[in-house]
Amino acid sequence: MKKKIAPIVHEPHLVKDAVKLVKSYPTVPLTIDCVIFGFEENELKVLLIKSDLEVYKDKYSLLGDIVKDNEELDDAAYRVLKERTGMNDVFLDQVKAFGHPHRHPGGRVITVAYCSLLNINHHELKIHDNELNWHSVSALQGMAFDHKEIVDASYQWLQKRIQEHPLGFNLLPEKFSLRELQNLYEAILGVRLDRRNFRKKFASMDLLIDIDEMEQDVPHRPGKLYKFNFEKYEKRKRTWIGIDF
Amino acid sequence: MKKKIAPIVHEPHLVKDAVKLVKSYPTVPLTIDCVIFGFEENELKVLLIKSDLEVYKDKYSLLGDIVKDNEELDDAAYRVLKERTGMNDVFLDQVKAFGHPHRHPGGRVITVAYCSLLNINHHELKIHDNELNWHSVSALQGMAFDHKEIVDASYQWLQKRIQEHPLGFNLLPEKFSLRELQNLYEAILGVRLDRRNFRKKFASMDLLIDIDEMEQDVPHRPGKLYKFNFEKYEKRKRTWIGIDF
DNA sequence: TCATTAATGTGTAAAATTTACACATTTAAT
DNA sequence: ATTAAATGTGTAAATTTTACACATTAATGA
Repeated sequence: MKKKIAPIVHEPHLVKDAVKLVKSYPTVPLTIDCVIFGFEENELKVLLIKSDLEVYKDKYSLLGDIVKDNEELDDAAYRVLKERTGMNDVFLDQVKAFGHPHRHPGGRVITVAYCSLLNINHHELKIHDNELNWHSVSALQGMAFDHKEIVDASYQWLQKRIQEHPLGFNLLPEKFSLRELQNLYEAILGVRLDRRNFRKKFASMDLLIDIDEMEQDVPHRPGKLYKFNFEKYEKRKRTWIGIDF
Repeated sequence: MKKKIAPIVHEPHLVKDAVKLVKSYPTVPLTIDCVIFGFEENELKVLLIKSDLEVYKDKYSLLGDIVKDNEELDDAAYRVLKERTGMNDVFLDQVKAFGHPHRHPGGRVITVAYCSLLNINHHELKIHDNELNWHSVSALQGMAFDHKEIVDASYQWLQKRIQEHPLGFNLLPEKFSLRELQNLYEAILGVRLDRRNFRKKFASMDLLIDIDEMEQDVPHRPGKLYKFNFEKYEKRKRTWIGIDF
């Protein structure tokens, strides 16, 4: 009968008390910041507020807040969005975490940036303090913290994303003309697009619902109005490849 | 002479002491987790370690650590990478922040996931405790925390990214054959690619340096070896459009 | 009401890109 | 010397993308 020889192993040191372990970790304040984009007068806009920090007096700031205990990051962003715009069912997606140790003058604060897209006309700004207002993305200046950097990153994120998924519809009213849609893409991508090719592209996607209505009160021949088929897109999302302009 | 009438304004309440403000914020433990990908035996692998938490006994965990005071998020990820693999100059990019309140059994811990790409043969695993080892991405199971979710998100991120930028080279040895390169892309994207078209695509990118050497010790006709022209790519990066397979 | 203005709506040909596909060649192994 | 297993290479067809012009429509204002 053969004797078993115990193999030499490093017996791993197992941590029994996970709670104690986590309590030993250093902690940092955590916030979210919403880069809320809107589209108005053929320009991409972002919703900003005057900073309430004296060191950033008269500088503009993103809408953000601390993440509460036991609150999901996404939920925190959604909460801020709703508090500020009163809107539900808004497009929201995480962009990036920003954690430079000195990004906040009050000490280290980590923030997770979210990109949100909404139709400017659909919402009513809930709080009119601190000059909550829309600003052209193309001419931002005087921003507090690293918020310019965050907006830039979010804008780039959007430019890329909008070429892969038809996110643009979130920025438009329910009913829109193809011209409005094209203006939107041109504004966001910063390019001019050929009208016929643009229409062809969207026609081939087959995600527009012809509602058989025309534009009203335009000083020229009115265009047809469409709705975006969100339902159909949701179904196809899993196999979606891209748009590309 | 007209009297100026003072407009009614909400005099904003300015916070003078930013430090005090931040001190009033709730704080959470913050970690980074590295999803370190490698390529071996025509498979995409990820570097994992056995969890040292008893509740996750025999489960696998990503390589992570707390973010130190005054440490950049990127630096923390890079530090872990270096500690574990001994490697410098490794591709590293942030993927996403994960913050589910119950993702860690010891209490709330936020983690920022990083994706790293390296050449398995170039590094030596520094710490051989806890079964630090490479695992096939296609057959992961038994993972601690939400690390499966993090790996999945990082893998999807990689699949997308590798079609836009030639990141794959980070996973290969300095000298490689076109067959190896194709195997890499096929493994990551999970598709079969046409050899001639694949070569044409890379030839047209003009980023491969023909070093005029042949494969050694292969049991068949040896292929030519190439280097990736990182320098040229870096220069072109700003205007880079995409690859697409 | 008529002319003007400023847009909408529409198709096709050329160019560019992507795809599909087969055979001679080279080396190692037997 | 033969076999096995891979490399290396070009072209034609299909698809996609691009460039481009004119008739139509409604509002406006003379």
